[in-house]
Amino acid sequence: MVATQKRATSQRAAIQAVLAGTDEFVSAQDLHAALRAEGSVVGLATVYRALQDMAAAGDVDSLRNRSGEVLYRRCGQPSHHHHLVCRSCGSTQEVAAPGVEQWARAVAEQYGYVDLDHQVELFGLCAACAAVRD
Amino acid sequence: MVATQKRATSQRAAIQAVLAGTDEFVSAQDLHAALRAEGSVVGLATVYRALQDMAAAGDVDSLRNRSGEVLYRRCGQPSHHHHLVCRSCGSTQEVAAPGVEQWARAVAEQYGYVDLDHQVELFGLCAACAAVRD
DNA sequence: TTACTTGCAAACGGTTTGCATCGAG
DNA sequence: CTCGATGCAAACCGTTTGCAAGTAA
Repeated sequence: MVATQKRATSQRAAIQAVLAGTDEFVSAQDLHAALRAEGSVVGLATVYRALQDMAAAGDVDSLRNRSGEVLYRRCGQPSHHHHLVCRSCGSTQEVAAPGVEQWARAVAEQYGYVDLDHQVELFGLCAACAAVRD
Repeated sequence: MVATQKRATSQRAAIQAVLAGTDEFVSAQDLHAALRAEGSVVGLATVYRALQDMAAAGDVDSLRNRSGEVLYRRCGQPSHHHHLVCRSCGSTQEVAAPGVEQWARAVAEQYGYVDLDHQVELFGLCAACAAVRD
C-alpha cells in the first residue's frame, strides 16, 4: 500500500495504473492523453488534482523540467534519491547522491536557513540519444 | 566586456544596470517593476527578450523556481557555483558544492550519459523570514 | 445522507509572438 | 537607408479554481 489516499475512485485508480506502468517521468498532460488513448475518459483537472494529492502524500516524485512543466513519476522507494534525466528521450535513472542531504543541512545551518528543501537533478543525453544525434 | 550582445539600446542598458546592481536572482517581472519604479519605461516583452538573449549569450545565470518563474542573475564568475535561495524573500547565498561536479561526472559516465548539465539549488527560509513567520 | 470527487469551462499567471513603428549602425 | 529592437496587445500553455452534479462510504 502506498500511503494515505483520499477516496477510492475509478479515475484515481486509472491514474495510478498508468503511473505504475512506467518508469519515466510524465507530465499531467501526457498522463491525461495516455488515459484517453486507452479509453479512460478522465478530466484534465482531475488528473492534476490527483497528481497533486499523490505528490503531497509522497506517492509520486515530481520535478519541473526545463520548459516549466511538472513531471511525475511513481516513487519506488521511500528513500530519497535524485535523477539523471535524458534531455532528449526523457528516460531517467535514479541515482544516489551520497552526502547531498548532509551537505545541504550543513550549508543551511551555516547561513541560518531553515525548512530546507533541495533540488538536485542531472540532465544529459543518454547513450542511445547521443548516438542518434549527428 | 560581457560576451556578445545584439545592439546597444537604452532599454538594454537599463536592464543590465539593474542586474549589475544586485546579487539576487530576479524574475523578469521583478526586473520590469524595478525599471518602472526608477522611471525607465520598458515593455515587459522587451525585458523578456533581453533576458533571454543575455542568458543565451551567457551573461546571466537563470534558474526556475518552485512556482515556475524563471529567475535571472548577473553571472559574476565563470566559476560554477550553486545557490541557497530564500523561498520567501528571494535573497540568495552562493554556496560551494564540493564534489558535486565530480559526482555528476561520475554518475553520468556510469550510465553512459553525455553532454551533462546539472541543477543543484537549495531552497529554505532565511533567518529573517523564519523569524517573521508566526 | 453527507461530504468528497469529478467534469467543465472560465480564470490565471508567466511567457511568447505578430505587427507596425522606432532607431542604431 | 536597413534591419534589428521595441511596445502593445493578443495569443499561448500549463495549471488552478468555482460550481453544479455525481458517488463512495
